Amino acid sequence: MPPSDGAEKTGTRAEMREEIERTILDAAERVFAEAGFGGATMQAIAEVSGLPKANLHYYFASKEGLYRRVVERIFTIWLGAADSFETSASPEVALRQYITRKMALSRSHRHGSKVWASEVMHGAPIIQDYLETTLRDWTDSRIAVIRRWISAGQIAPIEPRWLLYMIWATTQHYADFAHQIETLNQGPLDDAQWQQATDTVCGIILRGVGLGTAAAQTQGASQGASQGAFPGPLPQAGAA
Amino acid sequence: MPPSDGAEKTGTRAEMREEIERTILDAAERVFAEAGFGGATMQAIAEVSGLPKANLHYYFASKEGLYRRVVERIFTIWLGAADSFETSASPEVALRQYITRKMALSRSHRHGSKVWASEVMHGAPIIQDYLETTLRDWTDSRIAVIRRWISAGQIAPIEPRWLLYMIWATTQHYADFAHQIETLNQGPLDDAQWQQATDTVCGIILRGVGLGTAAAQTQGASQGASQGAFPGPLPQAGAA
DNA sequence: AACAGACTTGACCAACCAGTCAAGATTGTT
DNA sequence: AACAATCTTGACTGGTTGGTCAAGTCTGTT
Repeated sequence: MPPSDGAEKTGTRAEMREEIERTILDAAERVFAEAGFGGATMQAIAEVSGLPKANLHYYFASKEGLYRRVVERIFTIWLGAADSFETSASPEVALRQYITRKMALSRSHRHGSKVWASEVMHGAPIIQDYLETTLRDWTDSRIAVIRRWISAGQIAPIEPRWLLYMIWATTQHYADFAHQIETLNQGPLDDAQWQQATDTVCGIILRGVGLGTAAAQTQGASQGASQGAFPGPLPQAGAA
Repeated sequence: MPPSDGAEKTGTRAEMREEIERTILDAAERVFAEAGFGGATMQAIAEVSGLPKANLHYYFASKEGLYRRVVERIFTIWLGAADSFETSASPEVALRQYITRKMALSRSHRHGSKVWASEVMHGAPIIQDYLETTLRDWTDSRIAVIRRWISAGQIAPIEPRWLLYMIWATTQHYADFAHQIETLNQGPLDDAQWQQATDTVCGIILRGVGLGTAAAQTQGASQGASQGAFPGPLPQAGAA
């Protein structure tokens, strides 16, 4: 593991401090992702960041404190992508955009996704409050949006909660299980494969919620009919 | 954590040994799932299993050896479920049965799923060979089956690989992220919710691959036309 | 130049952990 | 009953880890 470079030595005191903290957080994110919280050592993080161990403790009081900051940073990035689930857009555009952006995040922030997954798998000891407040609020609001789509007959009457879990699971799988995917693929996915995977996921999900036939490749699809436009039968979940 | 009971003191020498080993493996699976390999301690496993720590080392030489046995046991169970992807059945039956069984496994073997996920996330240091041999073979054979379905026009022309990943991701999410799901749900999923989630996942996937309209609720669906029966357009992945 | 506060770091320590061991208890066999 | 093999377990150990600390260095200010 080579040091993650080091573009220090410029800027004000506060800027330099922020930059060093970011360097440490990047290294920590990677080590926590690869070894888990218990398996990660401050020494390993020190080596990846290119700083002596004692220096880490100058910026972050404890291993747990550093870990907490890593997880909080990831959650913030996730929330940013979550906003692409535009409440105003059509179902096609909203779902396609959200899935696409989450797939991109899985590609660019593999380590972060793993840390989040690991944290949740171990019972979310650090970020339980985030789950109960921010994440629950976000989830509830998107479920309400999806229910409105269903009421308007824009998509099939599926239970929104399981749809959201499906999107989370599928997109994050490409980060969390990247090693398995790359083993089966005999190498990292290339640009075309990422594009194809994203398209396939979008296609299955959109068709899966009843937006199959024509489908909006980009923006500006079926905007107009706001009642009873959904064709199919599919009596399933109980939605108002 | 209470000891996992203890129904010992019966059977032959070999049977008792096997039973104690199973008790230890169960405890280890749980502790590894909850704390990760690095965070788990032999002492914790000893307490959960109700045995003194030195006794664990009598049955399993090392922590890593015990961990390896835990992971191998999980993989075996997984392969069993994987066989429900009957190559002879129709797409509807095969997919529905496979998804249903994987969802059931996520409910009954939460800890095992987490250990597997954790192992893969950390680069599969222990079971890399399983990924390269058994898992790759299984995956290739199922991809071939799906391609045949596509060629026969039974399902939409999606890239089979991404479909398989989607099924794995979605079903295992209910085990690996059970804590997050239960937090958002304010309690464990009940029977009806598991049933609804399974139905929703089956519905989205089946419709997503073009088996939407009528759909086979149980067995014996559209068996007959073996060429060009698929209706929709959807030019997407390149399949022979 | 002199001073103060911010930063750096090698050396150190108490706590903890996987694994060992030897003495004893239990069980099957003759 | 006597013996051997298997199993049990408290006490111990060498190595590792998170965290500390004091002696320094650097940087901005007057």
